[in-house]
Parts: sequence; C-alpha cells; structure tokens
Amino acid sequence: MKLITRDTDYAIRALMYMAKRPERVVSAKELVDELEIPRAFLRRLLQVLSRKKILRSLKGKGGGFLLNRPPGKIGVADVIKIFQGSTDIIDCMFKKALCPDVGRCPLRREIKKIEKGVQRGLSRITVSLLVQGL
Amino acid sequence: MKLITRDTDYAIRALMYMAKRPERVVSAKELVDELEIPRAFLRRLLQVLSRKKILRSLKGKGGGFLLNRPPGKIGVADVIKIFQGSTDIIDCMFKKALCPDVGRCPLRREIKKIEKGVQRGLSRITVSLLVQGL
DNA sequence: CATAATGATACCAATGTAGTATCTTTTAAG
DNA sequence: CTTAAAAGATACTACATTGGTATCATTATG
Repeated sequence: MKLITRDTDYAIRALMYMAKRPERVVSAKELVDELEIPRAFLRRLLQVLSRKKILRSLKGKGGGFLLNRPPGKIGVADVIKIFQGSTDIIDCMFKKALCPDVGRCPLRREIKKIEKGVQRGLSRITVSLLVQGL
Repeated sequence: MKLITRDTDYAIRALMYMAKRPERVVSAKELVDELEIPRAFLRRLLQVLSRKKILRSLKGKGGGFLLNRPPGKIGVADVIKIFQGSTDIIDCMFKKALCPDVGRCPLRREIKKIEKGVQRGLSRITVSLLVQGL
C-alpha cells in the first residue's frame, strides 16, 4: 500500500526547496543538482505542476519556476491528487447482488472511517508546515 | 492508493461467510457459488489462507475449509499482511544525503502519524466485527 | 543569433494486480 | 477397490501502474 508515490514525493521536495527561497526563480537544473532527482523525471513533474497552476514558469534563458501561491496554500493532498488521481483509499469491488447498498457493506463502512482519518491528516500538511514546522 | 486489494477483499468475504456457519466444512465450490468470485482465483486464495493457518482444510470428498481460529481473532490487518505484504503506508525514498536521519524528514514524520491512525483503525476490524457488527 | 531555459510527447522496463489452467494427491462413498 | 469430489502445488497470461528516458519544438535573454 502506498500513500504517496515517488512522483508525489519528489514534487513535494521540489516545492519545499522553492518555498525556502521565495520570489526566486528556480530552474530545473538547480533542483536536479540540489535534490538529486533524475533530470528527465523531475522536468516532467515540474511541467505537470506548472500546468496545474501550482507553479508559474518562465521560459527562456534565466527562466525557471516559482510557487504560484503561498506555500501555506499548497497541500500535500493537492499534490497527491495531481499525481495519483485522488486520496481515496477504496472502491467497492462487489457491484452487483452482494452489495445492493454500499452503505450496508460492513467492510467498506469500516474502511471509510479510516479513509476519513487519512484525509483529515493529509489536509493538515502543507508545504509551509513541512519547511517551517509551522 | 489502495488500502485493500481484490485478494484481500475476496478473502475477507469468504472468511465472513464461514464465520456465519461455524463448525461447518465449506467447500470452495460452495463459496464460488455463493460469493460469485472466479473459481480459480478463490481456490488460490483459500489455499494461501490455509497455508497461513487462517483456515484448516480437509481434503477428499466432502472436504473443504474451516476457520482455524475464532473470527474475533482474525483481523483484516492479518489478511492484508498475507496478500499485500504489510500495512505500511510509506517508505522513505531518499536514502542518502538528503535524509541523514529519517526521523527528521518532515514529510515522513507527518505521514507516519497518518499511518499510525490507519493501523489503529485496521486493528479494530475483525471478521466477527464484520459479520455481527459486534 | 546563440544559448539556456520550459513545453509537449512518446516511449520503455519493471512491478504489481487480477485471473486462468493443469496436474497431483487425498479421502469418503458406492 | 474404484470413482469422484475435494484440496495442494505450480506455472502461466494480460493489463495497469510506476519509475524513468529521450527527443524535438518553442520561447526569451544577452
């Protein structure tokens, strides 16, 4: 079971790095050097973050990336959703006769409770919390 | 993110079925018919549960499976561990320079808290809880 | 105009998930 | 004592996801 994938993990570290240097344009190259993430991989992640408006990008020489919102408004959950689709933890696998009403599937009911806890936990983690311990 | 896979889900449903019929020998065929799980798939799951001592098996005509412990002592976490390896939610992906001390990796620290919550939640779910709402 | 940057895409390999198929061994019942 | 119904063992396939690479086009700065 994997709460966060490597995409998410790398992306968050890149965001943390940028959060520590506000207003500075940070290039992919700098991030690759500092964070030791494979170049091509990180480039793709940055492009995605940029398309999703987490980052702003500046093309051309001297270009790079900037956080597009304050780090306190960038949640780990946002990043997970971008790279992993959702923060849900379960889908019902019995569509038909056995589960006429998902609300009454006892296994699903219990797991939904756990899912709520996970989502509550995730919602508290922002990039600024990670960099400042705030 | 998938808290439980189909193996686990199917296996738990089979265990629930058996828990409702204590002391009765239940054959794979009966489970296939009642639970509408693909035959070959369920057969493999039952064999694994049997090897792992969750079930007892009786070979030969009239044979089948029985719970090997009271359903209150069979946890969903046990089944997850069997089919998915562990109930952990994260591994650190930065082994080297960046994480000299995992205890100080802020992302990991936060996620560990969430993991604890998940594991606490899972530890409360047993097969008997699922069948009786007990 | 050269160069350093991002944007867009397409691709590949390894792994995990879901499911199938086949043959062997055991045992109860006729 | 034979047969048939069961489990045991094991090998295989198809597909999706994950982790990662490579290439070419576009844009901006000096």
